Amino acid sequence: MPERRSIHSDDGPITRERILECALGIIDGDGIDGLSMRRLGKALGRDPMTLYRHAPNKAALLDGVAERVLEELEVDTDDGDWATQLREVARGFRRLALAHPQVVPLLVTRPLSTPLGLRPLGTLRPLEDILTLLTKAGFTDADALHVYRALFGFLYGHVLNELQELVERPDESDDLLRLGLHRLPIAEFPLIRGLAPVLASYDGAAELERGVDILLAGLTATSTQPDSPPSR
Amino acid sequence: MPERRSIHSDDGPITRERILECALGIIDGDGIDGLSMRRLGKALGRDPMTLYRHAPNKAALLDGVAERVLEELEVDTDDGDWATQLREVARGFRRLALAHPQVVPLLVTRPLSTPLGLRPLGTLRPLEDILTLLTKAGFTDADALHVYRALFGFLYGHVLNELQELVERPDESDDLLRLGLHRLPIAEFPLIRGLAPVLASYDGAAELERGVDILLAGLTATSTQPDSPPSR
DNA sequence: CGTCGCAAGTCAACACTGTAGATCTACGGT
DNA sequence: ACCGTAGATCTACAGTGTTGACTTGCGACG
Repeated sequence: MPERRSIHSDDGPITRERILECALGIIDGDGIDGLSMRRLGKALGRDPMTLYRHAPNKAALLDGVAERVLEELEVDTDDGDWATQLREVARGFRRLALAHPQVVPLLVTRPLSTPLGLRPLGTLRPLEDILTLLTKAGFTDADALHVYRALFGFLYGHVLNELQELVERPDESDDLLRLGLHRLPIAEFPLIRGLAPVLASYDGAAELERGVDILLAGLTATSTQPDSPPSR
Repeated sequence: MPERRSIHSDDGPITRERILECALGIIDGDGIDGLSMRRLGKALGRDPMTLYRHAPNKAALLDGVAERVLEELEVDTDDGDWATQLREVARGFRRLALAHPQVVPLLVTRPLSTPLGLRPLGTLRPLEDILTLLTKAGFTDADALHVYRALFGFLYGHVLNELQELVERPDESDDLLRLGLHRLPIAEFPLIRGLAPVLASYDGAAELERGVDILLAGLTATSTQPDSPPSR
């Protein structure tokens, strides 16, 4: 009748989920560089080497974190209105990126070194879901793929753009100083400096909606596809 | 009368340019992880510590490499036809990404941790150039910024998409095997597996043109802007 | 001439990284 | 009571970025 099985604060064997959860926490807090195996082990109250029971190496762990985050993106494949459904996906993706900004580099970067078939399955779920959504709505397989590419191409770009809009000194009242733009030579970058107030008042949500508008408008205008009720 | 001033193969003091050139070479060859200060030093025939005379740390070096690559993107700010000029920029950016695929993560990722005003100046040149191009064509400052954002958002996304299309076994004839798609459970990912041939015949250039078409069409359709001769 | 400063390069050391390999521990089955 | 096994832990290695002290060569100035 052991009062306490060991010094470890928590119960039972470590699960892969707990590991990823914890890793996500560290990354959210201190960025990707803040995550080391030793630190992750310490945070879990276990020896760092334990981690290698649940993942072949650190890269796989990072893939796991990206997968975990992407799994929060839900697609309702039964909604017949594909346009608004895509809109919803766009909003969901943005929400997710803002919730875990430090993970975004992982999200957009990891697939660059992994062929499609070898990616974590959770990573491919959104693709498959959107394909079923669109084919159900009458798209060709190939057209559905093109739409997916257009949408996620735009989403990647938008999210990267929006996350770049960070400020140097959030408490400063003058826009020039707040963005650090005063360092730019006036002669070479007059326009950027002049845009300080506009840059300072960036509205990511509105920008996303505008982008989706353009995208959907462009899609319904260029290719042959099933018409849908004007969304929004 | 020293026959040879030192063992070093090349002449004179190391310049920042030579360092970046060499670093770019290593990254192009072996990826970002392949670049270490020690290796870079060895490749230059100097002690690794020499590098710190020309850059405060490794991150700055990486920024420098990204800047160097982005400087190859030229914008003709005197061309009155803004639409075709944007098209040209898009093509240039794609060309550049394909020439240095390993640098792309740097390109899209580094700005996430650096406020606009503190970025390497070369990085801001394309922005300023495009702003002058568009304002010359009659756009508002603010509208020009929006167009820039839309364009580069799309470009980032497209390039990331295209670079993801790498194959596992290039010599394999069967598309399923070549992409590694045979590993996907048929029950869960029927559509993706069915798309193997389409995925295998991805045409990045065409996809880019289509995207730019959509973008320009959307832009001329939604916002108030100076009309331009239908491009292409 | 001597000496000072400066810039470039070198060297050794520190704290830390990912991970291979061997070892230890606890538990269930025979 | 024994073994096998799965999990956890320990040790060690090669390699990382970076600090701070040290050497070397050169031009300027008194």
